[in-house]
Amino acid sequence: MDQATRARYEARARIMKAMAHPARLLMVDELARSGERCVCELTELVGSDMSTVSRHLSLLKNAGLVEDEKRGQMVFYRLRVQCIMNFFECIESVIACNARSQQELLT
Amino acid sequence: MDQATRARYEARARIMKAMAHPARLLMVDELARSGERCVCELTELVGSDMSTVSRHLSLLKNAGLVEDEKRGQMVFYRLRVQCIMNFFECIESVIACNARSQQELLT
DNA sequence: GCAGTATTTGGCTAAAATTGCAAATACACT
DNA sequence: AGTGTATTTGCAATTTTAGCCAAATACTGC
Repeated sequence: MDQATRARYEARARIMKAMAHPARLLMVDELARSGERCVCELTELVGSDMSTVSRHLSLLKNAGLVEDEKRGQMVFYRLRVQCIMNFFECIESVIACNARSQQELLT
Repeated sequence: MDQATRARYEARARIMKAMAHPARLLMVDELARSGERCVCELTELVGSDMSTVSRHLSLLKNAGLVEDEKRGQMVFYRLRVQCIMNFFECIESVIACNARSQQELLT
């Protein structure tokens, strides 16, 4: 496999990885619904230390999934790409499929 | 936030995480195209040790993304959920968006 | 400038993920 | 049973990620 192809999959994986965490997924979901949220609101939502949430956010930003804007002393984050929400539907179908298989194992 | 909601995001994250690796993404893509592949074919494609590839595959299987079938001495893997391919389009748009932003920084 | 609030960053520790090698397992063929 | 091929698993080393606390930074209003 050539170098360019390999690089493409690494880039894709970086973006997937940025979302592959419950707290980050939760925040992405919240931003998709609400449009934008400041760090303090997201901190309350997630329930971890603000420094932890801030790190999660900078990771998302680094991946290009969100953008931030400082207004006053607060920093607001919002989604940069809308299509992300399409993921959830598919993920849910995987979960549902897994649940069905679990059921079958019990019978 | 209630316990059930938290659990849901953890389940989602587990599935995202299963895909968040270049080699696994590559294999998922290959399986989406080809229908099914044995471990040896995927090993050649990925270019890592077969034991490593086998571990990646069992991880994908554990997440419910692929299923396997043993025929003779070979084990064939195939995608369990088709919608996964929709992801790539969105991921690519993120990458393209990032590239555009990079460009703007240079001007 | 000082006190107070919002956010990020440095430093550290603990946990999880990744990988290859060697050994074990499973099957096919003789 | 014995050899050869395909795959998985045990193990150990390394790297990455996650989390918190404390300190630094940035801004507001007095």
